Amino acid sequence: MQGADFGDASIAETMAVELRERLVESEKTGRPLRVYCGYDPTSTDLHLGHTVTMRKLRQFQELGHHVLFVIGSFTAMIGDPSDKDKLRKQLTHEQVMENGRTYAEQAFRILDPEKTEVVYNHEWLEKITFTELIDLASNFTVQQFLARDNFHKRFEKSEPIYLHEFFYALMQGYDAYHLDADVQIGGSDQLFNIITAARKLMTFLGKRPNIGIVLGILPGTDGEIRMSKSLGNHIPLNTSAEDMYGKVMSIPDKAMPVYARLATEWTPEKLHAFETGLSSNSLHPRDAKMKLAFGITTVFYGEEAARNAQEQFVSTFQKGNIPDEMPEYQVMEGDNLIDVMVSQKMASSRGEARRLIDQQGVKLDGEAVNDMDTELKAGQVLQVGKRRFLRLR
RNA sequence: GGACGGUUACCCAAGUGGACAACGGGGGCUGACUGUAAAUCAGCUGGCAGGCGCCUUCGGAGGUUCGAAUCCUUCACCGUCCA
Repeated sequence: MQGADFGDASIAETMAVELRERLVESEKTGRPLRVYCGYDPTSTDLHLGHTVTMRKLRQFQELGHHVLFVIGSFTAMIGDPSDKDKLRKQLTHEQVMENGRTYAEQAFRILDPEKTEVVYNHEWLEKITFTELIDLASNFTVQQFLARDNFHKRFEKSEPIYLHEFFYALMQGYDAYHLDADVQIGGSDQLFNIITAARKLMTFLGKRPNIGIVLGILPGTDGEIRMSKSLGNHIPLNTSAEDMYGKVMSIPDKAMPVYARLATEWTPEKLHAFETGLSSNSLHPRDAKMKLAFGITTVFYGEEAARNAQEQFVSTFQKGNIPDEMPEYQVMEGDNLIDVMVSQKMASSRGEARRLIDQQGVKLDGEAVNDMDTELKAGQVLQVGKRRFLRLR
């Protein structure tokens, strides 16, 4: 179980034993396991962080098991307890459904559509009555919830913990019950929901508890905080191979091992070689990161595109050449530099455009621009900062 | 329901009538150095304009004042304690 992170050896052991048993049973009876992972469709884009669990799902698919891709159409509207952003606006059902649709679409770049059942949890969760809810809730004590690290810290700091946050875990547990899940996959922040809440609820409701596979959390491009679109440290799936390669190259060195473990499809041997290479300094960190970027890009775009992305990268950033492909802009009569920078989103305001020029951050054909009124000519390449390029036609 | 404290820019946070577009830190951006890494150094970080100017912004709405983030009224939200 590469990348698994239970944070507790005894849980890991229990889960490993149970999983083995159930796999054996599945083999004997010919009944594929039902493997569940849920995603809350709070935005339109999936990113690399989401793919950690998806690739685990795919491994199960490859072994012939049945994957349940759960769109948290109900839970997303309630809000994730780990998200402290109070200002997050409530999503409408329509938004959630639309986001969910694009999630599923992007997920099929990893999962086999034939072997994936996409389900929406509002279909059963919104029907639960207050009576049922109380019945479910009576299985848990407040202390159990407060023992959870996430709540414990907030309690200690006197930060608010809302009642509905407790229900989030119950909802997730109910999903597992409703779907007859054999296995549930999630990030380590889901440990409580998967292991404590879901197992207890399933037992209470007369089903066999699901087995949890808890994976590590992929940090964002800052190397510190979990990857998330709202933090702007994400590597989106809907992007080019070049961009993905480049973004991986921008992560801090220290994040390389986690990325290798969670985002590549390397064999354990290759992974081990990578890690020892890094720790023994026999592998140059830059070369290591290039391998990593290549490996990750390959997962989504294939080897050929990854190789091209790598060549582009070397040419542009290591040799300082101008990339082959970039957005283009048709120069019009009377266009001035600042207007074009703003209209082409290379600067967020005219003031910023001026600032960038002042700071020697704007180049035309590789030459820093000093005059705000520099004339633009077709055929030139406009560069802002290190990585924003625009070809003028 | 009561008492007290709080709400400042992307985040934390200073400011308690004029020199405040608002100290400081974080983050972000640009440049130098590099490996699109880290660390370090320098600059920038509301908008428009670009030689001292204008406009919008300190929870919302009103008010006092020549002048308010700062004072008053009121509303909303948050926190701590009491019931």
